[in-house]
Amino acid sequence: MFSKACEYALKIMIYLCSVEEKAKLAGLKDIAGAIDSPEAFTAKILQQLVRANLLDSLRGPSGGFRVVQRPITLQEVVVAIDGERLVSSCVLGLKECSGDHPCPAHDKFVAIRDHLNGVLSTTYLSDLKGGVIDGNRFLKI
Amino acid sequence: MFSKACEYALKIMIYLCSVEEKAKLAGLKDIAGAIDSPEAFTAKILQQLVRANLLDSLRGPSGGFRVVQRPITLQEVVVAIDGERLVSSCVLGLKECSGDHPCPAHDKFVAIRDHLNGVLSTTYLSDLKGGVIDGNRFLKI
DNA sequence: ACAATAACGGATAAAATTGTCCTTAATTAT
DNA sequence: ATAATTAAGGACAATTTTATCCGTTATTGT
Repeated sequence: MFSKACEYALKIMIYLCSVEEKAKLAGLKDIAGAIDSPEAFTAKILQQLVRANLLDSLRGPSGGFRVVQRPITLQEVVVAIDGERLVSSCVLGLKECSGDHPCPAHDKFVAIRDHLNGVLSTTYLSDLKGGVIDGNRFLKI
Repeated sequence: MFSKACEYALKIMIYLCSVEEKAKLAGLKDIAGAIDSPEAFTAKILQQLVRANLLDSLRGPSGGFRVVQRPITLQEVVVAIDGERLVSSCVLGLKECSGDHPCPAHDKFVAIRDHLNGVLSTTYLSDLKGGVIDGNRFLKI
């Protein structure tokens, strides 16, 4: 469904949301530790999220990353990393597929895509952080 | 959502279902032409589908491929090429995620996965071939 | 039997994704 | 000021996925 990079990105964002109340900033090592991801690769994804204006970063001692101060949907994260494909392309990869000019599978999957887009666009990171803070939801293993 | 190979596989299966009534067997070139896919790569996917017992093949002149004589669901095709991942793994890639031990995104995505599995497991190739035969559904471009 | 045809299967190549390493730039605390 | 810290960014490496090539095997029609 999502690329590995996107899975990491979602975990990063959920994690940063869940800790932003406790500490000001989280560093790369904290983050990679919290979500059990390879540090160097995680750094690249963090860069993408900063460029996409989903995270703020600060360098130097006591630097790190922080979620920008506005509500962020899962869709924004997914699109920032994986692009529009999952959210809008034909499941058979046909460029010209549409309601007017549908591929054989179109009708069957349009409902699934709408369902997926609905969840992605109406679920905010703040909706998911709760369980992590309480400790009954997890981000690794 | 699906890998490229899986997209091709679905198109192959739908195509073969839509022509099986007209001709006995379709050859690699016919198939690759019908779905606009690279021939050599398509051959590899056809092999996988034969090994998965979704297709029968015959060599020699007038040889080719044919869908086995039983109803086949989209799920069988997807699992044959992409494995169980899409159908059963956690969207965040967490091995231990389950209803009892859910990741933060679990609840939001379990419904989508069920929806997807429902469509995949209850949609048969025969449900999709109609439009292609009539010519108002397409498999390339 | 023989030549032509078409799938099979192994090896290889190209591209994309995932992952690592190392230097630089910015910031902080001493 | 200086040293320590941390993100930024470029280059590179490994792996996976996608794609190609070519010789082999089975089958058919002549």
